[in-house]
Amino acid sequence: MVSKTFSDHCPPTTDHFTFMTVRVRFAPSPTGYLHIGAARTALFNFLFARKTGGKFLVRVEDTDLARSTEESTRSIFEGLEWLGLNFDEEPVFQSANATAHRDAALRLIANGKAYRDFTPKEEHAEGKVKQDIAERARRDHAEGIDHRANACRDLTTEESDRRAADGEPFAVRLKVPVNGSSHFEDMVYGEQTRDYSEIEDLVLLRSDGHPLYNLSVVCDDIAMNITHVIRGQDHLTNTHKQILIYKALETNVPRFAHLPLILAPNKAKLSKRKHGEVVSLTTYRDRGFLPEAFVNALVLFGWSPPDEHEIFTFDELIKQFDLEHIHRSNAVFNFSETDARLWTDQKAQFINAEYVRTMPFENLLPYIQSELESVGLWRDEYAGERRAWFEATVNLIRERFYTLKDFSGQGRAYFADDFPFDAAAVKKNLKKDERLRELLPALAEKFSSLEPFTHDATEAAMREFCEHHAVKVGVIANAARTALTGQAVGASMFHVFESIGRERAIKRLRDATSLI
RNA sequence: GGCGCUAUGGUGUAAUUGGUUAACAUGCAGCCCUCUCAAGGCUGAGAGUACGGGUUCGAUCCCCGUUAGCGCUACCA
Repeated sequence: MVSKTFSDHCPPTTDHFTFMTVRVRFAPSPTGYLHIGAARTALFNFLFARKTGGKFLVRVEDTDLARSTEESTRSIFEGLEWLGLNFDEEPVFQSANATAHRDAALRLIANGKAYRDFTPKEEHAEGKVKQDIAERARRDHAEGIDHRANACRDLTTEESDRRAADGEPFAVRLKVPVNGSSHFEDMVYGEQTRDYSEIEDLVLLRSDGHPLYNLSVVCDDIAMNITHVIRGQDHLTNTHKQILIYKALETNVPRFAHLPLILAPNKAKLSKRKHGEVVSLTTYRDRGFLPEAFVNALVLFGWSPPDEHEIFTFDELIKQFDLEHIHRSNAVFNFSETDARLWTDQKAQFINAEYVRTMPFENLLPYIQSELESVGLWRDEYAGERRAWFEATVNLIRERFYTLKDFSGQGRAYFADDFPFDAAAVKKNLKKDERLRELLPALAEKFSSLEPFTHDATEAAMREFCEHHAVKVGVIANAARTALTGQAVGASMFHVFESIGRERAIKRLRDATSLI
């Protein structure tokens, strides 16, 4: 009896896949940009593969012809590349396997595990599908109708074959056992049970011949030899249906690990329509996040390390990562749509800043280079004869930066002679004291003969200068900061002098008088 | 409506699986440092663990109920 084998299925801790090389996949559907939730799923799969010495694969689930776009596919691959999640084999495009999926469904009819359903397709109004389903379920329940009752299930083979041969359209449905229940051990959520009475005979093939999601996933996972399915928790209850298909196909069932979801601040599902660009991975790249930092931030949603360290390199992460410490409750991505400072999760911002200011210079250099290149400020000598200066300057300014964008924004005055003056800074530091009109050029004059032009030398010279003119060091330092960088805030002025250099410092001190 | 999953400061997460003044990070406030702003150091506010019942000498942890959120319930993925 088929139902008996189903009911008895309960995977032991060590199963068929335990001794095989781990093979996991990331299976996005290309219907938009790469969502941060999907990115995290990809990351967890990747980490698990690297951790276990297994393979990380990608399968593009492009079976929804209407919604899938090439542009989306491209952005998904770009996103994976940006994050550094390199896959091990050629990506699989699910649409290419439709024939195999259809054949599998037909095979199931042949051996009696599935049947043709000649009932005409139910049409659902656009956008009302969820409502329709809930309503139908409610109505059936109220009227005592068994939603599983389907006259076609018990059609004789002869009649079924005849009607099919006559050209009558049919969908293919899996025969779900009438009695018993489905069980599996989720690696995150633990023992899962679902009564077969809760599962309708699911459609494998549409009447137009197109295979449906559950069939396609299972077939492809079998074809790709997937050992562990790591995906969002929204598939937790679907898993029972998929296991039914595995059993019908008489293949081994992989292990499952479902991940908690990442929610919006109001605990609603994170969606582009409602939440905009915060959910798109490309936003983070475009706003100056370091992929290493974003990975670090992302991994903390739904997983936590055994110890309390939260900042780690990719290699440390691979070493530390495990399925055991994945959380079961959904996480909320904390941001505000009204406060620009809180445009995205604050902790993610902190982690990015932490990386910007502490990452080894050599690792950061390529990112800064491409940032400066994007605004036309990169010069090859920064990697050559002026490398020491460049490194010292970067180390000086990155201390108070949050993103890569700051190198071309706040940091512009270090790499360009044309830079904007912050109006508030000019008002506060330059216009405040009339004497600066004479003092700034005087300081420039003093600097012109100063040798060497270093942090210590400029400090000594300036302190002496201030004493001589009976003016507070702070007044001159702040005025100089605005004159040299256009800003009210920044690094210690003596370091700034040294970095900007004598020529540029003198010129900027003199030019600033026009602003006073 | 049915079924399933989840519930610890604002947010992300800990709590050796029943014994802690409920911990860490972020964010917030203050102080120190100081030429500004960060960083850093120090201090502080912020949860009695969704709510209500049990079990127990003792529950964040186990059980039941309620509530809320999420998911599934499709010839979507």
